[in-house]
Amino acid sequence: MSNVTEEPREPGPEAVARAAALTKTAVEALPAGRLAGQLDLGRPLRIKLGIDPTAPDIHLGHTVVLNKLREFQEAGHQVVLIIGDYTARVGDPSGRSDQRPMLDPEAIDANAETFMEQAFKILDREKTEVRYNSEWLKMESDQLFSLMARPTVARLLERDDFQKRMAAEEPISLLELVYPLLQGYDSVAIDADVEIGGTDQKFNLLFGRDMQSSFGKELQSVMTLPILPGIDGVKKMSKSTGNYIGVTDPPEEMFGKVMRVPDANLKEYWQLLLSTDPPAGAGPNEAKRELGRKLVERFHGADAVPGAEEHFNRLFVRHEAPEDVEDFKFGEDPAHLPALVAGAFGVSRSEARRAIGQGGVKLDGKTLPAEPLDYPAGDLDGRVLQLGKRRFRRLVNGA
RNA sequence: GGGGGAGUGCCCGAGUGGUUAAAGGGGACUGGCUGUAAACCAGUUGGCUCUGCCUACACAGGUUCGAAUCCUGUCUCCCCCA
Repeated sequence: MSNVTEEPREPGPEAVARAAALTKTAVEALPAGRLAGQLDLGRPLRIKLGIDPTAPDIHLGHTVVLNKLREFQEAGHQVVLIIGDYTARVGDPSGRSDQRPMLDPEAIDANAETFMEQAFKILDREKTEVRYNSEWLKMESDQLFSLMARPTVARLLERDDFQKRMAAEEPISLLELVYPLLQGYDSVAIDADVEIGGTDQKFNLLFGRDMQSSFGKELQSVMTLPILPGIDGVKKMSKSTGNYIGVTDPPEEMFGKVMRVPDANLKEYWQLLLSTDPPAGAGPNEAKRELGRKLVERFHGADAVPGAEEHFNRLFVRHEAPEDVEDFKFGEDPAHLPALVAGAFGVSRSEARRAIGQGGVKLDGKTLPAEPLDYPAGDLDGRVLQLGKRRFRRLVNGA
């Protein structure tokens, strides 16, 4: 079909080269060749990224796309960051095998706030247009109907995740079905030239083109980027699965989490987060350390690096207690160990008993035997109680 | 509107009157090995005043010597037909 939005002429070699550079780390850029044509127009493009603030923190997974935006920004294009305060209420079905809980507006607003702050650790604040999609999605129903009039249900159901859910006889809410319309309308509202997202967003991104088309707008091109796996190396990094590294994680934690990433995912991490390969010749341990250093430096500054690494060495290489151990005041004399452990670490007494029985409780680094359970308070005062490998409390006799 | 199916421990999932705190798997935790990687081995995984007691199989009530298992009602969910 002849399309008015297609570029009138072949893009010049210079534009083609720039497009190639920008799509280097992308999985797909569609339609093929379109970006080069857009770049050839000689004007700043409007680059859209939508983020639904369903959790309060940005993690490294988000930074993959944010880094790409930054690249566009540095190339002189206009980045439009859409905070999906409205779509967050609907819930994006992408890659989900179950329904998302609906979030209440207050939580969303709070999340949106921190989200933006954190996004500017990567994006240039001055050059970013931030929009909340409630601005245009809080619409009258006739307007909503006009949105819903175009697409067909069959078209919406094409997507993979829905197919799977239907096959498994799992529910799909109407809201989820409509989600792509809303995201697509974002593109209409801000006149997006390019929309970026993870590969799991492909359907939504492409659907944005359908929406633009039905509103007689120029069609955006879309770019999908690889999904960063979580530190379990298996599932997509996300807050809800707990396999994430948050950009606001303290340096020690950030470094420690990086060290826990499976070797198999190391190369991927380097490529997606630093856009390079791990240093040649470096073993996995060193490559991981270097990754940790670079990330801590990026989000906390170079000053934070030595401390973070030393903390790691101390705890996990030398198996020593951390420098600053939180105090736990206890009052009983003699102190009953299960009660002490339960109180100090917030576990149940049964759990504490089990841990003691399994040799998981240490005092000043020495494993405590299962036998005596009561200790004179004086013998414990000031000493460090340890549960497992990484939980520590300094005992303080508060009686 | 009609018909069918389902709700079990963190998750999935077995269990259809007693030996079931509830198989199995996943996850998680502890110990071993180690590079806090992976793989592997062993153990643990409701609570407590712990050789015993209490609470648990959607919720409420009932039958029974005894129920997650049977009955009644309530709630929630899924599928099909219309």
